Amino acid sequence: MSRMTTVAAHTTGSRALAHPERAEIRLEAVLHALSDPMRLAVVREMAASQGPDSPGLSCSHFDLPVTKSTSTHHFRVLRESGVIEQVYRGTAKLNGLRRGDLDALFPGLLDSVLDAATRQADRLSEH
Amino acid sequence: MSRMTTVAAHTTGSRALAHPERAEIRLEAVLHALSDPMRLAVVREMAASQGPDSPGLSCSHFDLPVTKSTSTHHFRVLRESGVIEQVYRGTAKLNGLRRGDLDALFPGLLDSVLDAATRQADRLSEH
DNA sequence: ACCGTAGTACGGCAGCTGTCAAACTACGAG
DNA sequence: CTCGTAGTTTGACAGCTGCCGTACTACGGT
Repeated sequence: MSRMTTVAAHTTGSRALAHPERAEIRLEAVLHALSDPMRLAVVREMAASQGPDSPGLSCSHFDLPVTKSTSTHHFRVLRESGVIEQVYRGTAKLNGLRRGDLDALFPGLLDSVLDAATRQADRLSEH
Repeated sequence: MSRMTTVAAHTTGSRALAHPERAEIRLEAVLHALSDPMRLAVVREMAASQGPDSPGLSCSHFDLPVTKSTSTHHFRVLRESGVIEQVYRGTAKLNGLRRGDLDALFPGLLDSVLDAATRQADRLSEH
């Protein structure tokens, strides 16, 4: 019941990750995904490195203070909630915010959250 | 270690609930509070019954499909995260969104979330 | 074909979450 | 004062969360 990893998926060096369709994205799941400090930080960094209008995927590299398995876990939560998309490029992974989908479903939400996160970071750092 | 309920707090019919100061409100906690369907529904109803510019507290009554203890729990999460404020008026409780504080800390966030929730509700209902 | 590197899967664990039922406290009305 | 109603507290319980370590898979280079 667990010997199916090698079976399919060899589309010329691009394993496919399961992403929710735009219509399947749920606000509660998005908010939940963003409510973890680590994940919020990842999303902030992604937004910063991608600029305001996304070219889609960027190849940013994240150095999180957790083990690889924990990273995988957080990225999975972000992906399954519809906040980010991920594709493989060889041995690395390309990450990208799903700005288009999020802005279409929930206009202004992502920007508000990112702005709020920046404000809070500023507020807390000028202690 | 648990016989202190009757001790203090009898300020003329207004037990005081612990609320975070504005400066103590954390974005992550707010997002987490809003990421539960039940709590998001409560906040939506509160926002609707209070109108866009809040007169402070409104006396709305909520009929949640859970027991009283579960309600208490959800209202506590909302209060402790800084999303709502509560005061007693006799036997009932006055609830109110902390619009002022939230808008000051995270401009646009609450409105984006409320708007997103409305859009999602509309989208899901026209199935 | 063989390594090394990058990521995933699995199992485990402490802690938190949403829920309930039952016992309790607080206020208002009679 | 006594009762009923509104809300809180406590304890319980299943399920999820964040975290880790180990074992595994996949790709690229040599």
